[in-house]
Amino acid sequence: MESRHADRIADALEELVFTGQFNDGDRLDEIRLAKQFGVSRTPIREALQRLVASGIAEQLPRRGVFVRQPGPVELMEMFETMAEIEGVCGRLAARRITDEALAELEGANRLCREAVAAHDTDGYYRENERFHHTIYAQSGNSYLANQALRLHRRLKPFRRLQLRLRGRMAQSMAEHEEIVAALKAGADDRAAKALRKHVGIQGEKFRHLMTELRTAAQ
Amino acid sequence: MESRHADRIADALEELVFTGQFNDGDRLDEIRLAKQFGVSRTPIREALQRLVASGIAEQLPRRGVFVRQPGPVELMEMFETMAEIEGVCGRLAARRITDEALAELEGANRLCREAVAAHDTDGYYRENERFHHTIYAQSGNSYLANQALRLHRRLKPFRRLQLRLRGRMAQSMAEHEEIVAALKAGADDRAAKALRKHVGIQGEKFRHLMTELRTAAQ
DNA sequence: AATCATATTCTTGTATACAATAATATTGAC
DNA sequence: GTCAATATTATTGTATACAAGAATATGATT
Repeated sequence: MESRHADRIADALEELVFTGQFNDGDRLDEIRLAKQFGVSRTPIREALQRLVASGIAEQLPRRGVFVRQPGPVELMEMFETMAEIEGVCGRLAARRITDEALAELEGANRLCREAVAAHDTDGYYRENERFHHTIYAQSGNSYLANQALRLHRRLKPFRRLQLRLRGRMAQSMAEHEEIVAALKAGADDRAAKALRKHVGIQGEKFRHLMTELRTAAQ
Repeated sequence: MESRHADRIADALEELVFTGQFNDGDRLDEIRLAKQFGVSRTPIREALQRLVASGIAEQLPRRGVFVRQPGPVELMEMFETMAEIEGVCGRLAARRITDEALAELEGANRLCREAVAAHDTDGYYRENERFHHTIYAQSGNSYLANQALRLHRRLKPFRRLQLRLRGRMAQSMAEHEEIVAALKAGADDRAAKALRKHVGIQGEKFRHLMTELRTAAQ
């Protein structure tokens, strides 16, 4: 448990924004939130500061704090950045990965396949996450790994949508195999390319989903 | 001018940390800083929150906020990450760069050369910065460009040291030429490689400098 | 003298009070 | 009825007050 109310509230607010409880441009009213969380404005303000710092909200001086949901363009930019950063992690990991980590990747892939067979999306999601996080860590660069983790976490709610597309999980698995093969071979450019493509497809699928929703709304 | 004291103080503290006025592990005493800046603890606390969020300081609950200067290992990790991210920007920029931006890069390079000839390190530094920032922007991905800018800014005080090495500026110029050539040709992998190498060398030079200082201290 | 338990002081985290500015409502002129 | 100027209200930003926990000092015991 967290010792400071401000942290707990920041996490809660972050979750609320990520799960779409707030719309873009909504004002985060200090007094209302204070009542809602049963605290004074002080910890609320600290929490809001944290949201602003992480780009989830925007602060207009003397006007207030407003949630900032990424639009379609920014989302695609974030997916593209994720693809490139994962590619970088792959490149470095190909040169530095340990045998234990390779075994872990293969283990995660095996559990992923089982989850696909069992239609266990949560299980698939969990092991897929382990797969990617392992590659970040194996970049041997903890600063880079942290940046990758941050963005991965930020994109989490959007990635989930895209994974539900028919046939996507099976296709994704094949890409995972290629990634492991490249890492095993120590082929850095190949690993980078495979990861860029893998995550790039996620972005493509997501864009497809967005345009579909858009036309459906008309 | 900034309307909130907290922002002004955060900028000031950031500058103090970046210029080495604080050592790693130093506690940022709220009361002392409040007296120093002539304000109450409230804006100081907000400023400290900002430092913590940007990774310049660390917060231990109920213990205080402590400055976190990157050690040699983390610095090398940051340089490596910068090299890879610039490579990514280069790859994307090669596919998207405008003629105007290419002209601007060549202009920056010309001014750089003149600055080298005139031993004008500040001028060189300014144009070098413009060169890199232009490439970030030309990635056509403002999210990525922002991430690149953040890290570039964080590494600024350390990059400056390395640029003073004899012959480094001339070598750096040659690398800039190759980067522009690759971008002009629209060769994405070549541009990525050139930028990775260019910034990678900065890291190498910096490490060299660190070990030199280390042995000199003994 | 060294060590553990207790008491004291100091600092953080939160609540409240106040000042300054922005948003809103009210009034008056046309 | 519409617009502008002023008055009112509401909200942010800062200062201060207070509560809880951590660090330090004090003292008792061996």
